Amino acid sequence: MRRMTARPANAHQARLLRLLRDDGPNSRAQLGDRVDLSRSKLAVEVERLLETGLVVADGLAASRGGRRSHNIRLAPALRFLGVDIGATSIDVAVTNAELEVLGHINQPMDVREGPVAVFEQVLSMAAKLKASGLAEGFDGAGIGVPGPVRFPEGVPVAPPIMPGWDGFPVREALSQDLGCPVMVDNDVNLMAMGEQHAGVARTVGDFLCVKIGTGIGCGIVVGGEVYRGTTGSAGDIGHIQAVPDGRPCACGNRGCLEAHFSGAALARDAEEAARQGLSQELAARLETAGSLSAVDVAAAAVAGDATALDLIREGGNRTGQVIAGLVSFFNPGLVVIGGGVTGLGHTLLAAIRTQVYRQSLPLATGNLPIVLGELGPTAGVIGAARLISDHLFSPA
Amino acid sequence: MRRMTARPANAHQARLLRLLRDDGPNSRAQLGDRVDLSRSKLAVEVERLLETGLVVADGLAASRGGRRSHNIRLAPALRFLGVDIGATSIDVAVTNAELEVLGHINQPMDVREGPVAVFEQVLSMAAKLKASGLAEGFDGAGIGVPGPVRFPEGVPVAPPIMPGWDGFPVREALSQDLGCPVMVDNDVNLMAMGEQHAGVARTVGDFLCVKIGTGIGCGIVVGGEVYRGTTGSAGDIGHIQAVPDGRPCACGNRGCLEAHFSGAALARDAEEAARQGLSQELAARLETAGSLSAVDVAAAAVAGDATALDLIREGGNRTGQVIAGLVSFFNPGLVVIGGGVTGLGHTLLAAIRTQVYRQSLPLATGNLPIVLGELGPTAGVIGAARLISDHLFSPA
DNA sequence: TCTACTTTCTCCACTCACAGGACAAAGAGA
DNA sequence: TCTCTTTGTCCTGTGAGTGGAGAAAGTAGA
Repeated sequence: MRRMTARPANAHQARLLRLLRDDGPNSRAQLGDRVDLSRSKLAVEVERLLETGLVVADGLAASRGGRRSHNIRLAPALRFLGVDIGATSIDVAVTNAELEVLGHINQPMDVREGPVAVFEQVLSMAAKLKASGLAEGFDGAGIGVPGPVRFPEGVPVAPPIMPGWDGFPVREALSQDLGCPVMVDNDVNLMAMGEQHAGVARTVGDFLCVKIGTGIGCGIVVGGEVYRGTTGSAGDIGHIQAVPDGRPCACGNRGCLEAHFSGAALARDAEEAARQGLSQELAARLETAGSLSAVDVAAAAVAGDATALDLIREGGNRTGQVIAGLVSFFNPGLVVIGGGVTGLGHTLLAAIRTQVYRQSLPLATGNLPIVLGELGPTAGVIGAARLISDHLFSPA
Repeated sequence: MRRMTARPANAHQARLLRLLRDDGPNSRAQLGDRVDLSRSKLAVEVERLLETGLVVADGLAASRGGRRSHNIRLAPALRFLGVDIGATSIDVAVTNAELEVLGHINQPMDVREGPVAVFEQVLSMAAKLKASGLAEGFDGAGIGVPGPVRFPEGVPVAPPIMPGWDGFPVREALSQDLGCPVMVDNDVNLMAMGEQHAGVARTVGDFLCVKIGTGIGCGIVVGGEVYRGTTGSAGDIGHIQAVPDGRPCACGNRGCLEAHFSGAALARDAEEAARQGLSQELAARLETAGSLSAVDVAAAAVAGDATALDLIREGGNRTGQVIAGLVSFFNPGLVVIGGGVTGLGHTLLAAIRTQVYRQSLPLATGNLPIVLGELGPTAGVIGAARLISDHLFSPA
């Protein structure tokens, strides 16, 4: 099957495509109410979109007291690929043009294996999704990588946890292999876009999205748009100093937030506590599994283990202190907490909230919700699909 | 004389007005090169602007090898009033339409006297500038106040250092008294706009402007636009925790940056050092003046006083640590340091730079200039004039 | 079943913004 | 005086877009 070749010819068409993506199928009349165009002009643009095949008119909607309207929807055969490359695993999903996830698979993988090995696996995962009949091909793909990206070119730059990726032309290479347009961004930014599109941040213009996984990062959304900074490293909060003269960090400094709290730090602390005999619960899990992860700590906490709860609380306090500073500075309308350690749940959230509400000024926190992400691991892949669809649904 | 009544009728006219403001007088041909309009269309819009009196054609420019061009410039009688209300003094300036400062006066005043007393003084200062023949009236005024502002309404909200100002309708009241349009903003944002318009930040899209005066604040510019946050308190970095369990702050917390370094904190520390006999230099000044200010510390530092230098260095270190965090988070293209303590000069700047370059990641700091503001006390008033001109030079 | 009223969609004529070229005005240089 | 350049003006063609008339297709009540 031939994939999407056309692009919207003007801003009106782009606007209509995004409207159909975000609000689903609609009649011409309803579209007209939203885009501030005369019905005649709108009809012309819809007609052109129908000609290109980007949208289809399928059937009539129920009458609302008059002539029944034609349902206009995005071409049902359109498929986007959303790829979220984490430090230790890969998520790949197919979506339709409305960014609904049709299929989603996750496989363990260490980014440090390098781009070649990683993309080999990504391609095989994409092939698996195709083979299952969810897609005959992809019209575009969004890729998230766990490090800073030179966004326009889609190339990782100086990624600390991704040796071997520096300067690798991700966008170009994948675009060739997949045979479709590709956009690349930081995984944290994609999580923010995902929560904005389909999660807790749907109605908020300015918000922060803190992702605590193997590392810690923060997606920044200003006026509905992801802010990436001058060199693409905005939101890199893992190396903000959280503890003066604290633990040594891989970056060469001491006391970085990431050194004191993150998936990796938590696992290490838990193992140490287990070895020191501070927690039978954790010790038992260490015995069984040979090593511990954030998931084990979460399970121990649910079981009521005091040491696990303490570790989570302390980490939450550290994180909360840093977030409190960011809240004072940025004055967001919402703070979303997500990433692998979301499993730590309410204990973590409570610690963060306590610190932020105590340390930031009332004017900034008065009406500030601090919540867990709603989408879990699908936030990243939905954000990835949204990234490429934003690109494709913009004037050529 | 009748003041400016007309406003640009469309986006083209607004664009042209801003171009004439920022780049000075220009011929039609040169304007045409910059605005991507055909010469015919441009001629029409210029003609309309001439009719409204917003711009004038005065004389012919020198030939560049062909027919001489008409000089198009903003109406020379246009006058903007820039007002910068600080914690302890007021700056008022008149500018022409190109935002060149024609007259500038400064008078001491304590904001805590309340809005009525303050604006009485502002009006008398404005009258003095008028009386000196610099203006026959004002076409617009920009006002900066040292606290958060609900921007669209021009009303201060919950200002910590301005009791009595909460909810006072600054914009409305001054607009009546001055008989011209008024816009109100945080003084820090205006400083950022000033440095952006005529200072060190002319070519930078994303930057931070840290103002260290009686308090500490930070102007945030994203894509050339001031970012104000959800409730208008963005950039309020004075109450970020700089020292765990540090000094008590007026806000009720401990260890706030502002409690450890700001004009007020520095003066207090210097007085204490003088009383403890740690510095003869400072003691002598305290003896003479009865109290110390940041200016005294600066003078002592210039004289080589070790205690004064230590105070500045330590304050710079604290500030630098906080800025380092903001740099990691925001990844700006430039950091401007300004405000009253700019007099502390290179010692302060060196301490801040050391901390930032040491603590932030190379990708964010690699190409990051950290510099002192170029405009000193005029940054605020120029920013204020720019605020109102941006408002007036936008489609009605 | 007929009539009155809605809603949706299409068609057409008119307006307006704008581009682009022809041309006039005004100067420089040979 | 002639040619070339630059600036500014005028005029016409084109395409975008509006707004209204009216056809198409429905509901609800008599």
